[in-house]
Amino acid sequence: MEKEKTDKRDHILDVAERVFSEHGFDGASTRLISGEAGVNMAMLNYYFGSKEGLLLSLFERRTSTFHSLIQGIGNNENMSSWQKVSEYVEAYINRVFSNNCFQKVVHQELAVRRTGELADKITDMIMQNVIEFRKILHEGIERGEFKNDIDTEMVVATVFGVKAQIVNASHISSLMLGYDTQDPQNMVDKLKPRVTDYLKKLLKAYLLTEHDNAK
Amino acid sequence: MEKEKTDKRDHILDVAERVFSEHGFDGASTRLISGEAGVNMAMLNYYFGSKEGLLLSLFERRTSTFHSLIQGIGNNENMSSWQKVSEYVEAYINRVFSNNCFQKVVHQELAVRRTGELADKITDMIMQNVIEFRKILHEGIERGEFKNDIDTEMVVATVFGVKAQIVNASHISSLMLGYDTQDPQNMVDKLKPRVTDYLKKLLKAYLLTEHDNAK
DNA sequence: CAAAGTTAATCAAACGATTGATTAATATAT
DNA sequence: ATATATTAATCAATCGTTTGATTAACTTTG
Repeated sequence: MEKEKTDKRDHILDVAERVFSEHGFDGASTRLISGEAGVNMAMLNYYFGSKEGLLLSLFERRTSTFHSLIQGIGNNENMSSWQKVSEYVEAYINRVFSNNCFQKVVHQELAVRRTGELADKITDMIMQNVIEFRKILHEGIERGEFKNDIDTEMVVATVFGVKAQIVNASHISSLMLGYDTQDPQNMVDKLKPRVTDYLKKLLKAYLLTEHDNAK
Repeated sequence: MEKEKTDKRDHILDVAERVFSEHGFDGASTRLISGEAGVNMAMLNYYFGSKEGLLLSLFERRTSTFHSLIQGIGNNENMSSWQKVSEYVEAYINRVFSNNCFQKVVHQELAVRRTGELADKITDMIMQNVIEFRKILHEGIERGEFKNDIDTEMVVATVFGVKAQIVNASHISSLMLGYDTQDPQNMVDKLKPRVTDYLKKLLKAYLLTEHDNAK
C-alpha cells in the first residue's frame, strides 16, 4: 500500500510534460492539464504561479539533474577522441530516449519560442551540450586523430538533427521505418540501438583520418 | 501605379505564412494575421472558411509547385548514383532556403501531434521526398557504388535533420555558428553553401565504397 | 491535555479577456 | 442590377487566472 512519496506537485509536472508534448504549449489548456492530472485547476496557479511558470518549473526539474551527466567524458585523459565521441553519442541518445516527452516539449519550444526567460534557459541548456561536444571534436583534430577540415558545428547539428528527426517527428519516422517509433518496446529494442549504431558509423566515416578509418 | 496583380488572397497567404512561422498555429490569432495583412478579420473566413482552412490553403499553394521539382533527378540514366545524391541534396537545400517561412510552419506542425486532413497532407508531402531519395540510395547499393550496409532511412533522416537543426532552430544555429542565421544575406552567402558542402562531404564519406571514396 | 490560533492544501465558482466565427449592412465591380 | 468584396458589430465558447470558502494538519497557548 506504500503510497509513492512523489509529491502531487511532481505528479502535475509529469502529466503536464506529457500533455504539453502532445498538444504544444498553446494547444494545451490549463483545464486539460489539471483534468488529466486529476487536480483542481487552481492548483496549477497555486504551485506554479501561471501556465508559463508551470512550463518553467518543468524545465528546471530536468535541467537540475542534467549538469552532472555531461561532465566527465570530455575530461577523461585515458580515452581517444573517437572513444569520447562514441561515448558522448551513446550518453546523448540514452538521455533522449529516457525522457522523450520532455524532449518533445523542448523541440516544440525551440521551434516557436523566440524571446523570454524560457527561451534563454533552453538555449543555455543546449549550448552546454554544443560546447562540450565541440571541444571533443577540436581535440581530435589537434591530435591528428580526426581530419583537419571537418566542420565541427555541422557535426554537432547532425547528431541533434538526426535525433530530432527520428524521435520528435514520429509520424514520419514511423512511416519511414515501418513500425511505431513511439511504442516504448520498439524504442528500446529497435530504434535506440539503430540510431546509436548509425550515428557512430556515420561520424566514424566522416571524422577519422584515412589511416585510422581503415582500422 | 501598376498594382501587383497578386490577389489579396495571395497576400493574406504570404502574411499568414510569416505569422504562423513566428507564433505557431495556436499562437497566431486570426486578429493578428488579419491585422498584419491589413484586411478585415472576416476576410479570412470569407476566403478560407476557417483558420484551419487558411493553413490548409497555405500548404496547397506550396505543394502545387512542388511535385515537378523532385521529378527527373532519379530517372536520369546518365548520372552516377552519387551524382544523383549530390544533385538531390543541392535541390533540396535550395528549396528549403527559398521559402523558409513555409518550412518553419511545416516543422512546427510536424512537431505537435495532430490528426486529420492537414497532418496527412504534410506526411504525404514529406514521404514523397523520402521515397524518391531512398530510391536513389538503393540504386547506388545495387550498382555497387555505395556500401551495401548503409542505413538508407537514417541517411534520409540525416539530410532532413541537419536542415531542420540549422534552418528551423535558428537561435541555436545562430549561437553555434556565430552569426544571424536568419539574415537573408548570411543565409545565401554563408549558410547555404556551408550546409550543402557539408552534407555532400558527410554523405560521400558514409556512402561511397573505399575504392570510390579515395577518388 | 485541550482550546485557540495558524498555516498550507484544495475546491467550486466566477472573473475579464480573447478566441474563432458569424451576421447583416454596405461598398465595389461587372 | 446582380454578384462579389468588404466592413463593423456581435456571437458563444474557451482561455488563463482569481476569488472566497473549506478542510486538514500542525503550533501555540493556557
